Amino acid sequence: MARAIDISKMERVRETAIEMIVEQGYGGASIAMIAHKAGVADGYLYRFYKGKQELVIDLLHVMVGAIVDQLEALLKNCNQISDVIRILTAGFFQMAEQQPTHIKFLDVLMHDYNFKIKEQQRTQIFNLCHKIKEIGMKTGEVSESMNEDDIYLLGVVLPIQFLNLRIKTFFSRKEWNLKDQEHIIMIILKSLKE
Amino acid sequence: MARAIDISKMERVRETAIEMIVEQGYGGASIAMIAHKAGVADGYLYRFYKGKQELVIDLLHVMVGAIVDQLEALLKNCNQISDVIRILTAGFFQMAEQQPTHIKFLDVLMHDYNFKIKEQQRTQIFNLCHKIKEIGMKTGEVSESMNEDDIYLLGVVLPIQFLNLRIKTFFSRKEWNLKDQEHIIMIILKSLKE
DNA sequence: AATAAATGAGTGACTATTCATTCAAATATA
DNA sequence: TATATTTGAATGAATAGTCACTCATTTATT
Repeated sequence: MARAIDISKMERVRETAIEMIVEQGYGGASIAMIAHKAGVADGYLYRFYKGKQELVIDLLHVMVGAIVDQLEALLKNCNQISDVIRILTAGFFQMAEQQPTHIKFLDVLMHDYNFKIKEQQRTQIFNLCHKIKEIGMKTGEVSESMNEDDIYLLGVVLPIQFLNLRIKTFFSRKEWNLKDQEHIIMIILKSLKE
Repeated sequence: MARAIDISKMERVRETAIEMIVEQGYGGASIAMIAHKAGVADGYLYRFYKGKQELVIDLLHVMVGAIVDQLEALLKNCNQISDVIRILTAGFFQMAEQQPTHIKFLDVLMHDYNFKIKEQQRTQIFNLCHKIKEIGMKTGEVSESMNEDDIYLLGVVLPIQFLNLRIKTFFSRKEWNLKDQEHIIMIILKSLKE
């Protein structure tokens, strides 16, 4: 055998790509910039991905996949929606604290009209929302009037948007705490019941 | 005097820029593409703006300004928050129907970390949210626990996000109607009271 | 020595921006 | 009214730089 692959290298590229895309946008973050910042040769990326777009799609896929997997596991044995929302929201708040760049990345790419999530992952998310509705209607926690996309809007988009407003310090506040988290959870749960 | 200015020309450029930025993102939409699509020379834009960035900042400024002005007028003589939320939300729904590209543009640039709204406009929005809180607390429509950014999140971000989910057909649904509008308004008003 | 990981100079296409040039229209003169 | 002059709106070729991507070469490891 020859030289072993340095697994830390590509991970450095991936993390740097996330940072640069948040800072400069997809179009603004160039391969050369990313490679240079990650301390890697210009062409290195092409040993693992066909190109820039494939890299970013994969980054998004992995990040969303982690959340979806967690949610699927939660819903396997659960008979109360409030717990699911609580854990999901807490997950976003934790992500914002430990990896703010990642939640920014989600925010940026979710609103880029070039980057649709992979179809298979979208139906997976739809099914999760559907299951939440089913369970919630039994327990009286989710109103019949709530569609799957209302549940997605309230359960996923709303907390991510809240955190990004704070991270951007859109208005004076930059920080957030457990009280904010409880507040958002309460809003979501109350809204779902409506 | 010489040849008269063709006012339709720059308007064509502005509208095309909005379209291209929604389609390709800020970095992806090039001046040459925009000019070509608008049927205008490459360098035409530079007679009116210093560059690409200045154009886009102005586009955003004008679009947000229109909404802010309307809201300010509404709040001048009003003693019920529910009416304000109702009219504001209806405005977003109307925008989505008549100029879907514009609400997409708002969605795209609101989540671009390179494009912050002008400071003066942000404080204007903050003051509006603050006034909504004040009036709402008197009438019992807004809970004390609601900050200005909560009000912005629920009153502005939420309806825009809802409409963009539908426009993108994130889940099967592509259309929306008055019932959806009432539904969103109800969610907002109920949440504010919490 | 054999092998594959990693490099980075090189590619052509595209980028934002500039500015000398063009020419339609408004004005001044006869 | 007819013609010459002036104006500045609009153009698009030119510039210097950056882009994503390729591949012959170098380097490190077994």
